[in-house]
Amino acid sequence: MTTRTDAPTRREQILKEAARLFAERGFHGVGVDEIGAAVGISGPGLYRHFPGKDAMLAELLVGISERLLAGGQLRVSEDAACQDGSPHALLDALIEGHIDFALDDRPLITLHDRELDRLRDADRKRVRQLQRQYVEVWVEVVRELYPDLPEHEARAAVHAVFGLLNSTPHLGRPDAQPDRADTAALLHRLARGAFEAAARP
Amino acid sequence: MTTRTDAPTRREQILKEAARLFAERGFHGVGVDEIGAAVGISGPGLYRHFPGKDAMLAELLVGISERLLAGGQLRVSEDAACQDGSPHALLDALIEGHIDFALDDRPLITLHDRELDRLRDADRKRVRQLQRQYVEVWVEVVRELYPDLPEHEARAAVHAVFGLLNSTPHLGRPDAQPDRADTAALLHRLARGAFEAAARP
DNA sequence: CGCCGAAGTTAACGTTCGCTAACCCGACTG
DNA sequence: CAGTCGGGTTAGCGAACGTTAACTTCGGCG
Repeated sequence: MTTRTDAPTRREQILKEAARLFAERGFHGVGVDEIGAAVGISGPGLYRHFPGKDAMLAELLVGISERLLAGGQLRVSEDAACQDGSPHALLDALIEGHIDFALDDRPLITLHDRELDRLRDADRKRVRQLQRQYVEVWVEVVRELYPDLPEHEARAAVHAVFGLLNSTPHLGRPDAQPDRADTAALLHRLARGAFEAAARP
Repeated sequence: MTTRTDAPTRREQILKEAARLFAERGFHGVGVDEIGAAVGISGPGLYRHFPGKDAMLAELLVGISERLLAGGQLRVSEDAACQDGSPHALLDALIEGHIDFALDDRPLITLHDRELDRLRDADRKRVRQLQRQYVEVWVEVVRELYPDLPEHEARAAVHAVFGLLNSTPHLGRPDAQPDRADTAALLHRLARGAFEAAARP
């Protein structure tokens, strides 16, 4: 785990605020003036950092998808390298990683499946391909763990569990939440239980 | 079950097409001219049926929420009236009903948690209250079935299972789907498995 | 010191959007 | 047969939006 200590660049500030605003009110529901105001500059000043509003959304969505996929692939390779690597532990690691992401980057999770269609064709294809690969990582692990589960059911179950894990934005404001660890543990149990039930006849 | 045989009114046509378009491209991403074109009339003709674009979204969201809640309450009362009513069977009935809704009205499911913030204050409060009541119906049944599950965990689990069941829009185009009954059965198993796992330590 | 480029500003343009106004037409109905 | 009214049309208004242009400010550097 690498931790940043230096201050965020202006670009990063803008991306963070844009993500929050897009998640709250939708891509078309937010004006560039609002995004600018959120970082203390005004409207057109954003164009010193991004070629346009679309580019902000594109960078956000591509970034999310890349990070999710990279995280998943990393855990798979770690499991393969470990001598006692088991599909059971690996699925737990995937679930844990996805939960971390869902709890830490709620606005991005929201955008991820909500504003995809607002992208230019090239970017949308890119994001969709990354998402597909990420799903495939999960499907392979699930099928190794539950060999009797047909592939299309495994894929549907993975999508459904993503919906389950990504439900965190609906869980009330993050400050009023009981405890992050408790929430994570509950979500983990729910996801595991769902997969187990999928494999049962 | 009451089935309609008469032709849909123009109002209903408009609502159906508006739901589809809002779900595809977002509330702000669809113009009134497009909605009109989708039902064969042009733009401002819509104002003979609705006072404004907002009103269409409001009627859609309030309608969904009311139907979901009414369906849930109906199943609870049916279970109470039945002599062999059990919380086990009741939870299954709730799950089944929600799955029917998710599979039959995909665009509405999408709108339901995506465009809520685009409503006028009064309508948004109304929808939120209905949603809260619907969640509460589920929470009560879940807690009766799993008395050891703390209330806040039951509520979080219900939200998460909603996310799971509402994942159907991500399951590829409906025509390419294997079989509706199979999908429903799988989703049902996943939801049951999640609740069971929530109750396990 | 003089210059330059990064990072802002305000003004303004062209487009799009929701909505209203004014008009039209055809089906009932007294 | 005239009147009315539901349901549609087109034209156009005012506001908001994304973007560009022109100008300013300022820190770093030869």
